[in-house]
Formats: sequence, C-alpha cells, structure tokens
Amino acid sequence: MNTSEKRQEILNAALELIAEQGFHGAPIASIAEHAGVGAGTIYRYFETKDLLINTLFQELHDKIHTGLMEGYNADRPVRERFIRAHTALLRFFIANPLQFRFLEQYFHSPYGAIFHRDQIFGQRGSEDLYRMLLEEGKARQIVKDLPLVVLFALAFGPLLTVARDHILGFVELDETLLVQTVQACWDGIKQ
Amino acid sequence: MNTSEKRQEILNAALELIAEQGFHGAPIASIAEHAGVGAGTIYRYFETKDLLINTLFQELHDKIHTGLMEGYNADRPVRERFIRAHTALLRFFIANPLQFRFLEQYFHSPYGAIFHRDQIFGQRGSEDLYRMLLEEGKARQIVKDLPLVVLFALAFGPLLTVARDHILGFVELDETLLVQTVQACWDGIKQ
DNA sequence: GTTATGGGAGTGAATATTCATTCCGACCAT
DNA sequence: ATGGTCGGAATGAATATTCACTCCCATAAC
Repeated sequence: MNTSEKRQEILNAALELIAEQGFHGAPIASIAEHAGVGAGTIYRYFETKDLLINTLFQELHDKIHTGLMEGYNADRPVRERFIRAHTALLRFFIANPLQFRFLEQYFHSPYGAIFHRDQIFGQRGSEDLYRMLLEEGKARQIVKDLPLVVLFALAFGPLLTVARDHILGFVELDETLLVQTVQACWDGIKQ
Repeated sequence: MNTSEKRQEILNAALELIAEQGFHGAPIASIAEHAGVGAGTIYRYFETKDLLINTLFQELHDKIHTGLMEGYNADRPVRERFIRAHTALLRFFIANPLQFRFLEQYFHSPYGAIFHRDQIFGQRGSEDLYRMLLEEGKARQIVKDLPLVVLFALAFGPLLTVARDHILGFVELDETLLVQTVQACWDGIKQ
C-alpha cells in the first residue's frame, strides 16, 4: 500500500465511522484500526483530527460541486435547470449514503456552523449554482419573491429530510418517488 | 429554593448550555455551575446524564404537543388546520429559540435516532395530529398522493430549516414572512 | 425553653474512564 | 548502514460518576 492509498484509507475509515456512528463513535483509535494503520500514522498525514475532518468535508464538497456543474446548462429554462440539479443531487445522496450521513453530522456539529455562515454571506456565493438559479427565477417572477435564505430552506429542507428517511430505511425512494419529490420541492418555491 | 425549583434550575441550565454550545459544551460541571448547585447534587435528581437529557426532551416534547392540540379544531378544512398548526409551530420555535436549538441538537445526536424511528413506526402515531391531517388530506385528494414519510419531509423540512436560519440570524422572519413560509410549505404538499 | 439526635439534602474533591496527541524503538527500502 | 516511515504504548487533559463528609432543621427528651 503506497502513501497516497494509505491517506485514502484513513479518510475512508473516518468517513465510514462518522457516517454510521457520529463523531462520538469515531475516536482516532477506531479510525486507525479500521484503516489498518497505527494511531500515530494518522498524524503523519493530518496535523490534527480537526484537520482530517475538515479535509474530508472539503474534498467531498468539491466533488459534489463539480458533479452538479457537469450537468449544468445555463441556456435551459429556470425550472428545468432546478429540477435537473435537484434530481442529480438527490440521486447522489441516495447513491452515496455514507457521504450523505457524514455531511449531516458535519453540518450539525461545531464544524458545520462556521460553514453555513460562509455559505450564506460569503463571497463563495458567486460560484454557487443554486444562488444564481434562484436569483434569476425571482427576477423573472417564476420563483416566489422571498429572501434567498427562505428559498434555500424550501428547496433543501425537504430534499435533505427525504434523503435521510430513505437512507435510514423509513421509505424506499424509487425512481418515480424521487422525481415526484423533486417536483414537490419545485412546487414549494415556484410563483 | 425548594426541591422542585432546584430540579427546574438544573433542567434550565442543561437546556441553555446544550442549545447554545451543543452537547460538547455541556459537561456536568458546567451544568452544575450554571444551575448554582454542586455537581453531585445533579445526581440526586437524575440517575445519569443521559436520563437528565432524555427527561428534558420528553418534557419539551409533551409541552409542544399539548400546545398544538389546544388550537386544533377537527371541523375546519384540511388546509386551514394545516396552516394553523404549522403557523403555531413555527411561531413557537421563533419564540423559544433555546428549545428549538436543543431539539435540533437532540435529533442529530445518538439520542435522537431512536426517537425518530418511534415517531414514524410507533403506536404513537394514533395521537399524532399531523399524521391524521395528512392522511385525511390524501384521502380527499387535497394533498399529494405520496407516502406519509415524504409528506412529512415536505412539510417539516422547510419549517425547521427556516426556523434555524432565523434563530441564527441569517434572516429576520417577521409576521409576513412567517405566513408566506407556511403557505409555501402547503404549496409543497397540496395536490 | 433548651439541648440532643436523626436524617435528608447538598457538596466538591477523588476516581475511573476515554480521548487526542506524542514519542521512541522497530522496520523497511535503498 | 542510514534515511525515512510506521506502529502502538505512554502521556496528559477532560469527563462522568461516586462518596465521605457537612449542614440544616424538625422533632424528641429533659
């Protein structure tokens, strides 16, 4: 196992443990064991545990962001772009339950609070697909005239909740249901 | 300070600390200090820390449930009942930020996972206002024909997200905006 | 009326456990 | 051999829980 693989093993082990058991269930000792390395080795790759976790988040965030951007076409109507992006996102969560659960834990921990603030106020917005989409929808009076934050809540609240319920096994989200859910999210924000 | 007041002081201190700083920021020592009692005293009132936290949740849950039930009138149309209940709920969250933040922490911790399962599968459903409401709405074809779990997600997802954003100061949810938000939740689930 | 006695409530220092982080000897590849 | 890489026991800080003790007050004994 070369250096780069070992780094990845550590990240995977952390992802899996945090996703399945939360931060409480992921002490360094367990992460090391799951990754098949010694506890000390982790510190050769990551300065601190916090940094390990933030790296995990950052890489995941980038992966999702580029994934969403791939299918994006600024020439299509607002509604279509929204449905496309939202469907892709929900599909991603369903297909990657560990990643989803990790993100959930992350956002609801001291780590996540910081990010949320940036997401909403930060410069980062300029590169944010959804922000552009919703702003344009508002301007064209296709989307309700509500503050961006509220529109975000209406669009993402149901999506995240339904993804969690599927992953926890409370509902089987097949293709039909998935499309209907995204449609219902749109119903919430459309004018 | 009599015995019952002291118990309440302990619960209040725990609520406040957990709401403001999460479980990490609420060691027994801090709770004791905030409540103005010795650490040992807490164990005269609650067998373990877990039990203290579960008690806090249980009492809060009951309080909200009875609160919602008060304004309930089974004779009104489905839509009106939904809007009423949802408005009351959102108003409660806005008016009681500490309670809301505590609930959020609770649900996204090992404690909460257990409850969620009960909420959805449990016998508890028979007494659940929203469940009745949505079932009836589906039967009358006023509400989308989707699984109950998905309808829950559509109804509660945005509400909780928007409440959090308000409490964290990302948006000022005045009376108008509050009503519009609840209306948008309805748009998401209505046929 | 005064003093002794009992018990329940409260305390916080002591304990045991769990964790992130460090460190040093072993182990490899060159 | 020697440079770097690893592992996992050692460390120290933080934590929940316990326990030996103090305090207070009601009642009883005189």
